[in-house]
Amino acid sequence: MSIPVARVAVSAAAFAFDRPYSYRVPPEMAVQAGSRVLVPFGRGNRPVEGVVLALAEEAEVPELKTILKLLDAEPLLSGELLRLALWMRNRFFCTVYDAVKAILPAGVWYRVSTVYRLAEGTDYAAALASLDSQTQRRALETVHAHGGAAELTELQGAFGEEDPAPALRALVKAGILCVEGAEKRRVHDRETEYAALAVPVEEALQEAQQLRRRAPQQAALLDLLCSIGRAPSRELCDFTGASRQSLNQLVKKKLVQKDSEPAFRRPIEPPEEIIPIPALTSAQQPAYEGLHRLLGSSAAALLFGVTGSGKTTVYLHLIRDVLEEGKGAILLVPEISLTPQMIQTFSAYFGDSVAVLHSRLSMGERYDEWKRIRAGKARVVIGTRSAVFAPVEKLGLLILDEEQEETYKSENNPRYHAREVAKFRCVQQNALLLLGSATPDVVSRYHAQTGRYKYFEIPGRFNARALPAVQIVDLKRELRYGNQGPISSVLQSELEENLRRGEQSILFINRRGSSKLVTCGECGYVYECPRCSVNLTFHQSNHSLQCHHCGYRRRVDDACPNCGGELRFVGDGTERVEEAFQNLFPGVESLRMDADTIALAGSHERILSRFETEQIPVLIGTQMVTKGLNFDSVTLVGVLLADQSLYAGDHRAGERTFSLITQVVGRGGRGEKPGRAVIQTFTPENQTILQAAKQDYAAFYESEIALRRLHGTPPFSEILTITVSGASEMSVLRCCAYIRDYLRHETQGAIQILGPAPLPVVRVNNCFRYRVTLYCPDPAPVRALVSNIVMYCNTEKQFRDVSVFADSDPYN
DNA sequence: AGCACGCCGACT
DNA sequence: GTCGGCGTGCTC
Repeated sequence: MSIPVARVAVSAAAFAFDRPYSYRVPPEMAVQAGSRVLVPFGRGNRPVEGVVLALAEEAEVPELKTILKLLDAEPLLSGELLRLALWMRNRFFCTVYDAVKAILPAGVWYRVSTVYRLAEGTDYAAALASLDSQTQRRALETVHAHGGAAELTELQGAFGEEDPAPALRALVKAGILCVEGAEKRRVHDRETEYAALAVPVEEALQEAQQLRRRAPQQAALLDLLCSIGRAPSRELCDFTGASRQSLNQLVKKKLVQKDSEPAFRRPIEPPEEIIPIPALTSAQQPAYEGLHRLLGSSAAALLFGVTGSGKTTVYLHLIRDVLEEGKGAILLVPEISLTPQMIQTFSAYFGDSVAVLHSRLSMGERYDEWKRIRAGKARVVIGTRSAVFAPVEKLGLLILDEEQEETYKSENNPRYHAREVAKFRCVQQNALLLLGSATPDVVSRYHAQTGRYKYFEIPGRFNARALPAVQIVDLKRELRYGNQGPISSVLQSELEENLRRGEQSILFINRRGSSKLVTCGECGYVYECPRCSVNLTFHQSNHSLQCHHCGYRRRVDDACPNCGGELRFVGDGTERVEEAFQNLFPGVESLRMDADTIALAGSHERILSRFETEQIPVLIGTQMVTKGLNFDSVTLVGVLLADQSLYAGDHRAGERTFSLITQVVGRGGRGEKPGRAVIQTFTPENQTILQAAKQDYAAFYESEIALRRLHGTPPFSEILTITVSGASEMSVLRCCAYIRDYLRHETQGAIQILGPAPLPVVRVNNCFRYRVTLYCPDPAPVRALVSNIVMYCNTEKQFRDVSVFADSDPYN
């Protein structure tokens, strides 16, 4: 005898036991694949969220449990996105639910809690009297005090230190209480209330006449409704000055009827007017035409074009084409804060059909943009990494702008790369995947060369300007001449020149962030994090010492805790450079962009706009200054330390250095005046730096791909890592060794296996982290092995004090 | 992860 | 003789 069952992926499953679980579907429940359900899970049958993967007929078995509740009347996930979640599990070593959580916006999630309720037919007084156990009576009393049903958290609160769970279990067993799952939505659907006349206009006008004396507000409302028909209640009241009560009176009199429509919280202002998209230049035309021919064919293409060559214009034309076909498009950008103008222009071109998705939106805005996309109201999606999951039903085009950017890789579970997800979706939906860049990922460029991707380029610079004049400064020589400061003599004289001409300059520090250490001037003591293997950094904003890895925070002592000596505050980035600048150019105004000043200004856009409007001579900053900056008057860019060795130990070192320097150098001289750049380095003969100075991507690619071939790094292999962490360094290393030996044995030396090696920061939050790295020329079979070993190590009791996860092509 | 079941030591 | 400690194994 077979019965209808649902195959469910549950939220409570860890990777080691993540598989579809079968649940009986209650007869009257309209369960569909892609809907979420509440199911009992585990020995304790605690209610957990699950998503229905498929419906099936299965043999009746006694162990089968039944779905408790259907959470979504309409499926939240389409078949395509459901398949994506399943694929992500294998590809990125996460649970199906981890994938589903990434795919859906946070606003749809429920807070699931366990509720204990007085069982049907239980007489409270009699039940209480029948109990001997003190704790059970207390639990029962608490449930009663909460109106006959209490959440587990409420009971735990009432019990304080003591655990109410055993008593509750006993009460359930005795049939006095029953357990239920309760769920609360984090974000609610918003609606706008509308009012309209419920009677013919003539009748309403007559009524208005009669009401004019006694109820002028109601009369005014009726008059307005007679002339405009249906309108949002709120606007009616605002416009006439009438109160809600007046409107309700009219509803009561059956003169007016109300209804409501879904409303959307919008993160962007709707555009004032739609403007036509700019025409293609003759340089852009061929690339556009080639790409246009690929639409509808599930191809992947790389579009190469230097900054300012007008890739965006090509995107716009392709998106328009896709919209005309009745399909939708997704445009991914590395960081939303760098592209506010881009969003503005897109919404000016495409109006309301533009939706924006990124992490800075409120949960409600994000959810509502997601709903607009799902309903087909918005068919152009612009967003960061997670927007790759936007529920565009008929996807025609998916663009990754600046596809080499690291922000496209998630470093948290699920550890996906937006490019890989995009590939999968495009194949599923016959959509064109377009990777755009001025400095493409070497792997992408290689695929373009071998024909796996189609290749297009936009020749030349948009405004046909000459490249900035670049000088490379040897810092070793500078040192020999006694200059230890961050600003070389060449850069100094160039700065002087710019100040004299009244033009702006940027000093760029090749680092991610910048921080300030606190150290003792006498004994050299440095504050360290007690839980991580890093130094604490000083934060001006709250005058405290903080750990960047675990968030540990403490105040600064008045004197060195070790020797009582005087403490010194050593800025190791922007601050030190600013100091040096101030010494060289006393009294000249400069603007610093780092964590501290951004916190002070509120956002980094504010600093940039100050730089522009107040024409401050010099901007000093890290990575952040390199992007989204388009200032015509910046004619000098200084790269203070361009050495590739800053990223040593990683096959991406060259790529990062090239991309960064190219971007920085490309900043200068985009306006009327020509630009100059000064690159300071200890390795002036380094090929990557020389190639970046010349903005010569082709040359960089040729030498880089030769190096990759030699080392067998991507694209000649795929890198998989297995990271082990735990409080005991011994156990972590033992587990790593086991994994390495297992994989060596299983692959019979077919792949290169490295490690265990410590992560750049080996200890975080008292956990040691080591990893084993695999270079896989043919990754598919290895993935299965990796998946296996991760599951094994997470279940095997000899490894119970460590946790293990795998990552495909990690960025750090 | 989270929960129940089970097998040992300290208590009424 | 029972309550509860944590070690062990399973999750439809």
